[in-house]
Amino acid sequence: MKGMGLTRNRRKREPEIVIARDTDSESSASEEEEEDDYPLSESEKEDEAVKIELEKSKAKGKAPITVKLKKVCKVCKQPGHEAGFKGATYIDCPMKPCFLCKMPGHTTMSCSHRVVTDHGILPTSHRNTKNPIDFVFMRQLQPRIPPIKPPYVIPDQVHCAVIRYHSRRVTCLEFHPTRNNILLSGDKKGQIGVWDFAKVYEKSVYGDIHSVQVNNMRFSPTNDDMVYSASSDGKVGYTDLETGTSSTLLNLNPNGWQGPTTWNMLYGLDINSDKGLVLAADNFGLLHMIDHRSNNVTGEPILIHKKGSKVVGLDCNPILTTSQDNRIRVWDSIFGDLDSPSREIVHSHDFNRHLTPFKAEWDPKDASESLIVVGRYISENYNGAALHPIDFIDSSNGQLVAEVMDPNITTITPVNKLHPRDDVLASGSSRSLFIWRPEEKREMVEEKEKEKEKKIVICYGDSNKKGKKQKRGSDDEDEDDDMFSSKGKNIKAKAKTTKSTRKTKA
DNA sequence: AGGGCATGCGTCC
DNA sequence: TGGACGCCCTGCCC
Repeated sequence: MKGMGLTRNRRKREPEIVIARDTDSESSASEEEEEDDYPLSESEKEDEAVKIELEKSKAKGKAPITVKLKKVCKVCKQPGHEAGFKGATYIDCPMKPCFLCKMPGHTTMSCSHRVVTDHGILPTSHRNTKNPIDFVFMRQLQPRIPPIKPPYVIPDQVHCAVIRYHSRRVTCLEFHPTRNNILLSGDKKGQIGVWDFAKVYEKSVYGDIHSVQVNNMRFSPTNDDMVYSASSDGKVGYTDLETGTSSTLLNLNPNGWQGPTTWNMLYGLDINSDKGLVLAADNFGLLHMIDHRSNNVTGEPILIHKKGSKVVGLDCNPILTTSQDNRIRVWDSIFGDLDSPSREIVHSHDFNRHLTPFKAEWDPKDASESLIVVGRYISENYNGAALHPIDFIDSSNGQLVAEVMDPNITTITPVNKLHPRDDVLASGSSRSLFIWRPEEKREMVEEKEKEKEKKIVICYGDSNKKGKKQKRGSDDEDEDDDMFSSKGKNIKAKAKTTKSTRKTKA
């Protein structure tokens, strides 16, 4: 074939599209192997980004038309190199600062923070900075904090999942305060899901609570069936999970949409039981308070942030922040001042407009306040698959304790929550929810239940339209996704899923 | 099966 | 100070 002949001796980074004319000419092949040496001048770079060449023999009206596409880097638009996936490994653009630590002079590939089992830690420059030992020691002075860190138990095996449960991506998760198997999930559309992951098929999604994304949810301290939710629609909702009926306790946009400069959004939400307050923070830096007994707004909003700036998260406990500059910061509310963090950990959790923002979370079971769970943005090549693990980090030294992933979860998992009592991790990835357990525990549970077939139960959500759902369902029977269908394929699902990897730091 | 699109935020002028 | 612009590893729908 002529086209092959033409391209064979060409520089690899310059692919050609050869449109073969309906002719038999062989004459031009040898004439193709000259010109185009790097580096090109600036103007040449531009001119040659796409170059269409007609062969000399075109005059005869028979030759192929050769369209040469000069490859340029999709990041910096310069020729000579390319950024993007090579297989499952992403090659950075060398013209940009490191994608991970944001410092110039190297790429992510060679970044010292990239070392898989040691993401590295940067002490902040503030005088308050302690070395890790000091930090742990200081923490130990606090009597309620046990002096010895418990061994970490990492839930690293997918136990069950609901796939495409929500109709939009998951934005927040919350475990029920007393019923161990109930997980709440909020989504981009403003809906709240209630899922009993012990009976995987028991799930419901309430749709009329918020009009846009749910940012945070908290259970009422006095009534387990009631949940507070803060949303970008500027409302605090109060929902009865048994019935799905909801009331609005606070509405910051009583006059509706007046443009983006006035629209209020509520992000952070937490409950201060001591003071009996529900606290919600908005995109203009104000903290709003609701008396949780009367459910009435109390007091005037307080400015807690730079005026006009968004408060993204709110926690009454040590304030842990997940920033868009790829740093997790630990703020020592006991010994440190709040002007600068006491720990800073470089970790890949870049902001991306299409993703729910990453949020690092403490393990609520770890009273020493060391274990952090956070999803990773950047992918790693795991046996040829580009996967985005969920990282467990020891905040006292910045070390990666474990990275958890499953070959079937190829999407990024920005939302993660550890169970307050059990060794269970819940994650929200795109529209799906996953429950992870440690392998040992899973085996125990399984032995007890003597259900050999149902190692992992995964089912579909109800959010798709009927037609779509059926179509999807049939796709899934044929394709790689078939671990996601719940009946008859569980053995295969198990075989695949037990390939899950965990790397644990000694 | 790949093109297109949704749509937040920092930056720059 | 505000509007326009553009974005490095998306996800999924058509």
